[in-house]
Amino acid sequence: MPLSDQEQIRRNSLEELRKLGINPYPAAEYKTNAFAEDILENFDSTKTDFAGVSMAGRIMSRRIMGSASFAEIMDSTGRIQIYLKRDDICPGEDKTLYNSVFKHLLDIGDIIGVKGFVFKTQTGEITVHVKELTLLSKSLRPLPVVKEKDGTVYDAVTDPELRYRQRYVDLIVNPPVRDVFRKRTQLIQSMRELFNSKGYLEVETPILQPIPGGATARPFITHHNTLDMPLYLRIANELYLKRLIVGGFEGVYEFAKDFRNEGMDRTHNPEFTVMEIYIAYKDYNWMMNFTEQIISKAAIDLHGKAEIPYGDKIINLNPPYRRVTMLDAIKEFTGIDISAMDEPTLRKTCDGLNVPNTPEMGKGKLIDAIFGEKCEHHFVQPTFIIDYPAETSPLTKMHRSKPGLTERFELMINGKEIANAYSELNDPVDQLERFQEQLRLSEKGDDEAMFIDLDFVRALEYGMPPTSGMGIGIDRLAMLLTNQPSIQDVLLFPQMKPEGQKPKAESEESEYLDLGIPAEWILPLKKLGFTTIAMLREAGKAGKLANDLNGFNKKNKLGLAGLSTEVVGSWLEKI
RNA sequence: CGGCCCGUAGCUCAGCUGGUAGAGCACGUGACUCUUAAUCAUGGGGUCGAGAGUUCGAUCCUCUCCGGGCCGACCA
Repeated sequence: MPLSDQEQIRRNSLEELRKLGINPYPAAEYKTNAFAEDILENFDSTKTDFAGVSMAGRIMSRRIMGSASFAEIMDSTGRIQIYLKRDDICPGEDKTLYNSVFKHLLDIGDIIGVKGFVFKTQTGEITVHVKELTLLSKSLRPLPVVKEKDGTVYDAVTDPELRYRQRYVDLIVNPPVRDVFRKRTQLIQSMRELFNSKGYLEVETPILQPIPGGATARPFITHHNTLDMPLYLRIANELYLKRLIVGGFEGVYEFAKDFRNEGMDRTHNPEFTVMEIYIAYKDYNWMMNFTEQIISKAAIDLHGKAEIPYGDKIINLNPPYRRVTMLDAIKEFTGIDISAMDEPTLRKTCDGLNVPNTPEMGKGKLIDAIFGEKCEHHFVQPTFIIDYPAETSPLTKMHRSKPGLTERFELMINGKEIANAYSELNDPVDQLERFQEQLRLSEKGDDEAMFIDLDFVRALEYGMPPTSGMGIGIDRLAMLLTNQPSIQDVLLFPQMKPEGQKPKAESEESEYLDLGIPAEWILPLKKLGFTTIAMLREAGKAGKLANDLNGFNKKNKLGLAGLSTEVVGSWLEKI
């Protein structure tokens, strides 16, 4: 890849700096004692607090006015203006540091350290008056320059492709993005704090699993060479965490990356983060209350209140949340009571409601389909949907009083599933039968049905206390709490297709000369895209090529003698 | 997987019924000691995503491909 003019200029500056004996990438620690945010919030011109600050950051703008200049540097807390005066940073005879280094060899994007004192300019802006300037890292690539005045941002970098592929640039030039990711981390800390305060244990379980259990999803498959066996990237960690409850822990939780080999869209990334927690001697009713506590605490920790904006909506995360059974929800939005229907009747009902269905779908899946199609999106304010059909809940305890249903809830917020929980099935015989039923479903063609994990059944046979477990989609909750429309906006590095490969090596000059092409025409040819002889072979008509070359000559005022079609044709013949 | 839209200078974007490209910022040079989207003067910078076709001639029209976005399908 040829360098752009701006990149070339920066590389030249780099060399100039080295010639002046300035290391553009010094090794030494640069001690700082102040951050931009702290200065801007706490500077008081009647006090002497910031008389000797040392700070470091990236140059984000420059306004040079002869022998004095203003610039802005950005550190991890934000931007602050700095003021440089030639005779202040160059007290002696030698004015090179200002005249050459600052004015010409430094650029927007370079990282510098400054020492000086804080003052307020005539226009009232808190500014660092620089006495000492140190280059800490030279930037060789021009940064997009985003300007702002009176709250209006100019030339903001909004191209999603650039923002997601080069997140570092996004983070530099779009300050709110850094805040989103700080909030994401705060969210996780808020939850961890709560769990730890209750004595629950944070654990780690395998990501490479011989059996991808605990959920219904297509896994990624990999291969271990030494064991010579397939391993799956986990789709869930549920079965491992429950083994730990069998092992005697009161409560265990994990912030886990899961991987699912499925479609990608605004709410799905192939790898995503789930918090799963399992607590002994609890049931799903207890877990609903606990979930309300988790969510409302997180909202308050991030926003100071539990009423939060999302898009054009206000979502109230103050408990208690509405609780609706799945069958009631369907009744509410379709007017149909499906509670007594058998499979054929349900299928007809689906057809009548225009809910797509296939013969492989059993009763539970049909109910799920109706709910997904007709109900789910209506639940904008937080709502627990409770009591799911057994067929789609193979790890859930049967309902204590409602036959055919399980003690399961999903928390819906803004029409999306945020959490999923149940009273865990701990009857090992029932569990094995449910796994076997899943196997039958998979033979029937349901490629999401679960594998049988016999070791998990063995663990249950030793006895697991009654337990409630819950999973929260951290990415989706982060979207909600940071008011972001896409999962890509809450993942630092969302999955993307690789960028296209850049061009192959160029042909040597001698290869052009061998064809009888005059040396002065080689550059124009390359500029027109014929960087290799092979490309020239495919150039086609000599007339067009001659025309293009003459046009290039004229446009760039090269002053070369014009080429005839015949001459160009003679080159092409020799290839 | 299907529909719609997008890809032009480092960045943000114009570009008419087809005649090989413009602006602002950024960048180079010069001026300027409190500026702030600094200002003024001046200059350089483009395989118009890639390839093929139609045409005397394509950034523009047609097709294929690549990458991205939105919507739908699939999918928790």
